[in-house]
Amino acid sequence: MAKDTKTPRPKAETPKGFRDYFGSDVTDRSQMLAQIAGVYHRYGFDALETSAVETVEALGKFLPDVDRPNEGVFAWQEFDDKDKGDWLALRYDLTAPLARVYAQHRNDLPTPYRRYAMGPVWRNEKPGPGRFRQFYQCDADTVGAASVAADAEICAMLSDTLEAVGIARGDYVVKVNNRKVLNGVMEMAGVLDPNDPDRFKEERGIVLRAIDKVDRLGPYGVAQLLQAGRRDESGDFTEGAGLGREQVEIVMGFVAATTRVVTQLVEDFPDDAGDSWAPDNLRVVMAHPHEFKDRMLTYLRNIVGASKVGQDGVAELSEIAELLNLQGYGPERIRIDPSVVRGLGYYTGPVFEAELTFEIIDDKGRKQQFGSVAGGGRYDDLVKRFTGQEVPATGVSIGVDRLLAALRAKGRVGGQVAPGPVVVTVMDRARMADYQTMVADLRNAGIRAEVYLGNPKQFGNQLKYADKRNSPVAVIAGGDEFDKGVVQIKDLILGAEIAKNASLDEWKDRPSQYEVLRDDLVARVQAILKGQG
RNA sequence: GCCGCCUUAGCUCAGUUGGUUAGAGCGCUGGAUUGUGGAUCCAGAGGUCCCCUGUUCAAGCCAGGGAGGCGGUACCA
Repeated sequence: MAKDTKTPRPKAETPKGFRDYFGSDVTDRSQMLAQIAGVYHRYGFDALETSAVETVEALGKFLPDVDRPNEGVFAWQEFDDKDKGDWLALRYDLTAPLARVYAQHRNDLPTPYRRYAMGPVWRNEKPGPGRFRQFYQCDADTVGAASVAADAEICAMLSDTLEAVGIARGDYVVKVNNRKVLNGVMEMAGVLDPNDPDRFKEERGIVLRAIDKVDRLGPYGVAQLLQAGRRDESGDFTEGAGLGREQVEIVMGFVAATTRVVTQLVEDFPDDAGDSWAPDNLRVVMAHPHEFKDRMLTYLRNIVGASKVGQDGVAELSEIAELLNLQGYGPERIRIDPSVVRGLGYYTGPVFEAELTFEIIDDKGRKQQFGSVAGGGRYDDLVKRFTGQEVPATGVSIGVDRLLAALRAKGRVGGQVAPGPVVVTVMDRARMADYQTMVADLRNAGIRAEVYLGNPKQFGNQLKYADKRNSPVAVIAGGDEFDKGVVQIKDLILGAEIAKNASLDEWKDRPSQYEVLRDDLVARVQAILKGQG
């Protein structure tokens, strides 16, 4: 009965996990990227832009299962031709492409090679709150430098970068740790056998992930994960590592490192401690940076005990801390934090993470922490895949979208709506050329301006349009004005201001509108713009 | 992946015990008006009531299944 002649319309929507960026989303971001690139460049890093698409082998992924959504990456086969085509994929980070580029051009590139890169990366994962399938990263890496001086430099640069984009000192901290220290702890806890590295791999993963969660779950939650497992409020159960009592004690001693060292300091220097005994009471740390560092290193040395790799790690950590301290980067900017873990099968030495420490109130009135906005570390095995030779490398990656969101929340970026163009309205279609000349004059004077290009019959709509564009000024000229060689200039910002307190009639009197000579148009508009700040 | 809530116009949402042609506000387009933006009036366009199956004379509403969204949680190079 009902006629099915209707064809379903396409749905106008962004694909899941993707976003559209409007106006200031784009300009704010490119401004921030320019600030970051400025610091990277000043530190001697060269710009590098690589292709968005890589071969799957170069990215280090196995052939994706065709039936399943490609194991986290957007991948496809180039030709359908009897499985002959290469598998390609969108890059999922900027480090794997760097390894490829360095391996490919190593004869021409200087060693060490220092480069920075920025751009979108893609991950084919289920999107969640604040997690998208396309997002921006901004990386700097040093390839071919084994010295921990390279790691220390990255940490210092990360600190400088955050301040350069507008994160105040004290509103962030760069936390430094070392994977070798973690491995030392694993050895002591009996979940890492130096003679059989693959043994206990499963348990190690659980333990490392548990340590990483101490900020959120607290020591008790971590202890649960080390033993049988943990059931969260939503009813989900997470399998634990099944460690015995002694093992748990060793790991928990490590997890509690910061708390214990700080507590010690508070006991020894009560006058410099804050009111609170909380583990994040950092006043005493700031007052005694060297004590903090030395005691932390001693504490870690004791925990890793006889483990060779563990002692190596502590030594590296000590060296980095020393280098940074001598350059004046104290614990208010960069400090040792043993709970930093980062990616599991990736980093081989120093690891670091930049965390924002200020709280914001979200739209539901809850306190929220921004958490980690950048991370990095040493990955000495990445280039080896291509060349067979060990090439040490270290670097950092900034999560651009998150950092930008943080700056917005802080009011350091955005805030006010971007100003729109001056709108020249159209009274008389036949005089379009005159209107366009006015616009050209304004543009030549460096003023953003445009002629209204919609239906000019409804004059009110033209001003509504100017309003929606957040235009500072509208220019109005009809037959009367042209006869007299004048134009009307309407200060829209002032008009809106007046409208707040004035009655409709007062406002309709147009106190914000002036008649000026056509020849003075540019000068008068300039004056208004200047007055509006 | 697991747990909970949700899904009706571009947006925010009404929709009676299951009963004709599914509504409102905002927005959009046009007009009483070819000279004035917040806040005049009138009209118009815009719908797979998330999808499928079932119950019923009759389903936006009831039942079963599925999908999508949101919030937690897990994983994350």
